[in-house]
Amino acid sequence: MRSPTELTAAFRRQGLKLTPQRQLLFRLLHGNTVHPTAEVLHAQASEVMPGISLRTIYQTLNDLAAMGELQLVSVGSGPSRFDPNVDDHHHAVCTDCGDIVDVYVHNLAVLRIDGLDGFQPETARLVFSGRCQRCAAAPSESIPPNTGNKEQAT
Amino acid sequence: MRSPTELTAAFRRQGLKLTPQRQLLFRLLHGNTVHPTAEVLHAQASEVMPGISLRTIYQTLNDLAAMGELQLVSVGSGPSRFDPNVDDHHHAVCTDCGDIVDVYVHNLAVLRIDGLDGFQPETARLVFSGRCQRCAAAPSESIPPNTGNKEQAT
DNA sequence: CTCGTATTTGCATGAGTTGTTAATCAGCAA
DNA sequence: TTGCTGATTAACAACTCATGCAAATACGAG
Repeated sequence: MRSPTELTAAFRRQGLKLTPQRQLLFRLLHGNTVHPTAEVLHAQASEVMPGISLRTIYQTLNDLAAMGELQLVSVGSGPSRFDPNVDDHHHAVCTDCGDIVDVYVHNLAVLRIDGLDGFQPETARLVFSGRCQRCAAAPSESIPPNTGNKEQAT
Repeated sequence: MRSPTELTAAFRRQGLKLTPQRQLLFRLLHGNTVHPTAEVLHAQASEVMPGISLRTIYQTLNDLAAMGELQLVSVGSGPSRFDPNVDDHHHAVCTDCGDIVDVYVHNLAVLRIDGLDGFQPETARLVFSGRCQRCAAAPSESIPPNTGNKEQAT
């Protein structure tokens, strides 16, 4: 995702209006690596701008996704998560705490695949499951699940 | 997934009861390669056993999944789909008709991955998107989306 | 500043799935 | 075969996540 400033210009160029709600979301998302849910972003936005509607969060997230500034990440069940990193990358999901990290795969094309049988793949999404560094170190189950909230155990 | 007969024995061994509803689902699922949704299975089951509850379908599917006889396949949005193929395999989803086919990847371990940074992956799910053979041949958009229903265009 | 239009809000609705409970039924023993 | 007991079913409510809608509001061009 581009910077709040660049997005401001991009929105204007598209004839979209620049509301404080949108600008706040630009800031909350820029450089965000925790793959937050709409709910989490709403909670964070509400701290700064009480009364902001969850509906507006969804709307803006969808707008950004439609503009290619955001990637929707769905890992099994649970709410969609949003990734401002739109590089060609994949994800690893911690089965303990739910954290998602971006991973980069350099040689996907080398895979030997059977069963495509005429199917012409255009994109590939790879999701790893396992334990993140923090949870692998911890005894077990000691860290509650997480949906992209920024306040981590301190 | 094992055969209806084997599942019958397995269920009894676990102290689970053998109802006609379950046996019907065993039969509907065995060898099923279309990755049906619960709704689709309910529709098919209803033809044979009118009045069967969608709740029962979900319950039995979850039981089978918990026993490792069934794999839940979630490809982005939409309802969960169920795969009686529990081999180590992956999926390709047609962006036109929604069909899902099983694919086998032989050398996943050869991938060069960056960013794991302490994350210890245990499983990997790979989902290809593209057009299936039928849709790639067809003009375009001429085949309506499909969620695992068995009656295909003839 | 004023106006037109996009946007925000709040609520209702929708899809998909699970919780609850009374009635029913399979499995088992006598 | 009969009766017991606990699992299962069916029906309905509830729940989560997300979108549709209409009225009120606010952006931003002029």
